[in-house]
Amino acid sequence: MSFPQGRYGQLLNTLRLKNYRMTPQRMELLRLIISSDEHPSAAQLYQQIKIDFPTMSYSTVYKTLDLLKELSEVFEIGLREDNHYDGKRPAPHPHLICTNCQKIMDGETGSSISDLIAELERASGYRILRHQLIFYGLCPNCQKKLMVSSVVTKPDQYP
Amino acid sequence: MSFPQGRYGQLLNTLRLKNYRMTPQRMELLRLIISSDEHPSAAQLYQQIKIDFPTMSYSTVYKTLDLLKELSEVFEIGLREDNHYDGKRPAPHPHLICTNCQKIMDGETGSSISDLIAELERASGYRILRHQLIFYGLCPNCQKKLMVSSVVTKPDQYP
DNA sequence: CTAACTGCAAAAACTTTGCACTTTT
DNA sequence: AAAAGTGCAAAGTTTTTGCAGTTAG
Repeated sequence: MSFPQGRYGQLLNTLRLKNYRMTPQRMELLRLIISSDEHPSAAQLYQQIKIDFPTMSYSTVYKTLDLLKELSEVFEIGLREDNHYDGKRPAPHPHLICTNCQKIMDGETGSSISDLIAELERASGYRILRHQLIFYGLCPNCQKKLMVSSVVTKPDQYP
Repeated sequence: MSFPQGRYGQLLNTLRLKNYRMTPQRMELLRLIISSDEHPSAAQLYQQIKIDFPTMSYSTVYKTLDLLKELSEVFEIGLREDNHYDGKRPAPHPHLICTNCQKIMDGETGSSISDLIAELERASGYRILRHQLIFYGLCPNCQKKLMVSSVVTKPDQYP
């Protein structure tokens, strides 16, 4: 038995230990979701995997995502409009979404998040266990672009 | 022409000035959404309004909510599972959601939010314009309850 | 009176489910 | 061989849309 390095190898081991089967479709989804900075949506995963596995179905995409969510190996960025998934960092962290190009970026925070959580807990009496923080704005690229012209992008389509 | 006090009266005035019509259904939705601490969902609004206006339809609920969102008089708490609406405070602020009883509470924050936003902007280069912050945990009530027994609540049904 | 609003029914968008078939172990 | 996973098609859930009829201003 091997002990591969990197998140992909670790994840394979975890799944193997729990007796999940390593089908090609599943491995491809794993590979994509943990190696992509793009925070792909279900549709994007489906379309990407379909290139190499033409029989891939939405059922399998969603079932695999559910599995990974349950194992806390994937985090769902739950936008009403369009869900996206983050397989890189299982721990909750903020996401920045560009309202112009839809790019999703991971946010880096130091202590200000724990400060904020402590403040909220103190004021409300809630015991906070996890969070979903989404910040909307303009990415550096679009800030530049928008100084010149009004660029509008259209959202993806469901096939 | 009158200048009523309170958020309800102000909102009526705003709408009147923009030549929106004050239908009974619309006024009832307005009244509910700005006077309720419950952060109601579309379904909850629909059911509540249906009591006094039996012809009320989902179309009207959603059309009215869209109108209010556009005017920034209502904020959408966008959970994939179940959207809720906050008509009390138009400015973005954090929401605390109890994972046991689903109660949604407004979060109070001082400077830590601007600290957090400044930190994120600095690290990412994004220009942050608005945000949606959702914190999941246990409300004070459920913390007490759960010391005694395991209480489970079932989610609402769509009619 | 007429522009705006309502409400029905149908469509749309995304996700979930049931089940027969296939594949992994 | 058995258990698990796949994928089709159908159903589910919430939101959106088109349009004929109704109503506020």
